[in-house]
Amino acid sequence: MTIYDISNKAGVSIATVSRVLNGSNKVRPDTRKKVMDIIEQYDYTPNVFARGMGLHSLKTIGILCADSSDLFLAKAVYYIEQELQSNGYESLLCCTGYNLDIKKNYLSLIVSKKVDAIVLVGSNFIGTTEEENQYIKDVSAQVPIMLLNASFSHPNVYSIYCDDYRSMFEAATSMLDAGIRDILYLYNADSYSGKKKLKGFQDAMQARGITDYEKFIQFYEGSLEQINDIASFTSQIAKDITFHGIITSEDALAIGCIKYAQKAGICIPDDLSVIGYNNSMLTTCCTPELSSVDNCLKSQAHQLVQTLLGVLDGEAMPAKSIFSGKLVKRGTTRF
Amino acid sequence: MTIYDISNKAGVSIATVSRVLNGSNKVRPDTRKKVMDIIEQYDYTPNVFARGMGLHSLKTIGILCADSSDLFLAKAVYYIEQELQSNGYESLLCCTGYNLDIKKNYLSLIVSKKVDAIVLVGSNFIGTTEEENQYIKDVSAQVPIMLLNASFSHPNVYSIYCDDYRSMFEAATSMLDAGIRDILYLYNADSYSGKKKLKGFQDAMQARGITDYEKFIQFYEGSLEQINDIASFTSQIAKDITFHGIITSEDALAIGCIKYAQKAGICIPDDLSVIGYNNSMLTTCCTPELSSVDNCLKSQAHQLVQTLLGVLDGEAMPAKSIFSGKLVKRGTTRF
DNA sequence: TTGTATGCGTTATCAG
DNA sequence: CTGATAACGCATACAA
Repeated sequence: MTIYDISNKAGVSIATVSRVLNGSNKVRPDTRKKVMDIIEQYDYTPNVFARGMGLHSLKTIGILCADSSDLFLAKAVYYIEQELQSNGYESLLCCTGYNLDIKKNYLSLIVSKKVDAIVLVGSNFIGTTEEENQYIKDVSAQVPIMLLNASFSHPNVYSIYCDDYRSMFEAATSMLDAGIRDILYLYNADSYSGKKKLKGFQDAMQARGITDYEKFIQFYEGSLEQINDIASFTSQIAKDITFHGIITSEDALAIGCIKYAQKAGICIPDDLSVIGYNNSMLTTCCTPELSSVDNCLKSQAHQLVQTLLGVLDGEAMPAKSIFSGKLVKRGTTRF
Repeated sequence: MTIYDISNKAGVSIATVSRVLNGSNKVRPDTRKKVMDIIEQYDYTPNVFARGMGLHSLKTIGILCADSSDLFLAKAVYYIEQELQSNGYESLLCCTGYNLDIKKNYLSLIVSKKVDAIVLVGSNFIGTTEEENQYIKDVSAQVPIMLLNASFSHPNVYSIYCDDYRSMFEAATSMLDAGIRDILYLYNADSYSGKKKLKGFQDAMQARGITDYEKFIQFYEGSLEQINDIASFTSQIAKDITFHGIITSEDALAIGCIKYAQKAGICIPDDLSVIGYNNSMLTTCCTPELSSVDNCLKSQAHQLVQTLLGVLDGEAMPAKSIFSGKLVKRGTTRF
């Protein structure tokens, strides 16, 4: 079934069929109906490739994320895909992994698919140096780039993120104000947002006059799915330093810490307070339940798609949309 | 940059450029090099639409899943996407939700995008009646359909799944053999695999001569992310019936049960044994750790992609690939 | 309001 | 081995 077949059967020209298809109002109602009936009858769908060739667009958005099975990223992808879907866009998903070169490859690959825009989910797409981020600049010359949970200043790049620095600063401050001054900071990524969180923690410590906090900052290398490995790791740290508070950059890390405490017979929150990050479903899986920073992912996703739709419509949209996270207090903290 | 520009600069015809592009061996090496140099130099990429028009394919696989933020589905999508990626295929992802009509719509939509095949992730795409599954038959006439964790017999439909019936039968049997005869069965989906698991439980009970098990079978309607709701739900059930074992169709449900037990002061595994399903990361998030049935998702995903590649290559491939799940014993069981 | 003709960038089928 | 040229299915400027 092609547009020619339809036009034959309906006794009109292909131009008229095309007009009906594209909702042009310059078609007489009865002609429209005649054509529509044939289209329905034969269940005709225009060929996307031919259509794309004329329009240079397929109403498809490329979504890149490092690992769609990561709890946080998966949810982000889900929200974004849903919103795009309900606005008539489809999603081309690529899971890139965390290697920069591979990410670059996937990006150019997805651009060659003529997507209308690209969404980079998660802050691990943004590096520290100009050179590392050059690939984003290059691509932004061709299509708009949307950043979820990351920030990068460049024309045609739009950032939607949570102020992780401030959120972490406040979380740490509230723990400090509760009288806990020996706080272990556990993190697992040097991504854009990972750095922001860390800085927030450090500045909070300094602001409260604590100077020897560097030894309390520990990097965990393993998989976030291996809770027991995280627990062992924490247990190792506990041999060297004493702490009565833990703040982590991810909920899963905090879960590992809780597990460590349980094994070591340390009582939470009496002897140890724990704060996670992301406010994921993991927070309610453990006992006591985990206090965690909510970075309002759903709102971010919504804002991202709205901004994107605006951009594609040629409207002027904010280059940055910044949300404020907030600490959700549960059983692992007393304050 | 088009194929014409390249052919001009290289001093050959577009046919030759096309041959170089598509790796035809009927090109003299020096001609090939000459063309390749120009292509590299101008960083030329063929237009996908035009290419699709000729090839009727874009090496793209459509992936449908109800909810990519579901722990199990997200991991499945991840594995599949990765394997496809490394075999030169891209993935068009659609999250459909659980409504049948909406699923049908998305399916026909994604077919119209000329994908080379369609992967339906999760058993919720298969209904009970012939009529419910008609939409799958219709589509299978156009492209191969791959089912992950579900089974459906029809030409051009390939099923890869775990024998959930048997796995659940064995899990229940091992609990029964440990002397626990009052077992609560908690489930949350009437999907294809949901039914299989349930049947496995029922048959195990009957095989051990237990007759009044129906009242022990309970359906939970809410979200799997609301662990506390699950706990409350379990707590309500406990008012009516007494049980010393729990088996659930999903790890998250089991986590909710553990939470209930902790609140009620019931000791696991001494007074209550719990077995979950999926062997997800949640199993190690709780204390004691959750015994769970591993349905070898990763192997399923691998097999699915291998089968798909074979099918696309025109090879004869098995219509069904069935894996055996097995119980991974952890702290919530004594046996 | 409708029809005609052309372009879009490839691939594939022929000759040469 | 290489080059011309015809599809491919649609959108659209232009003509009627």
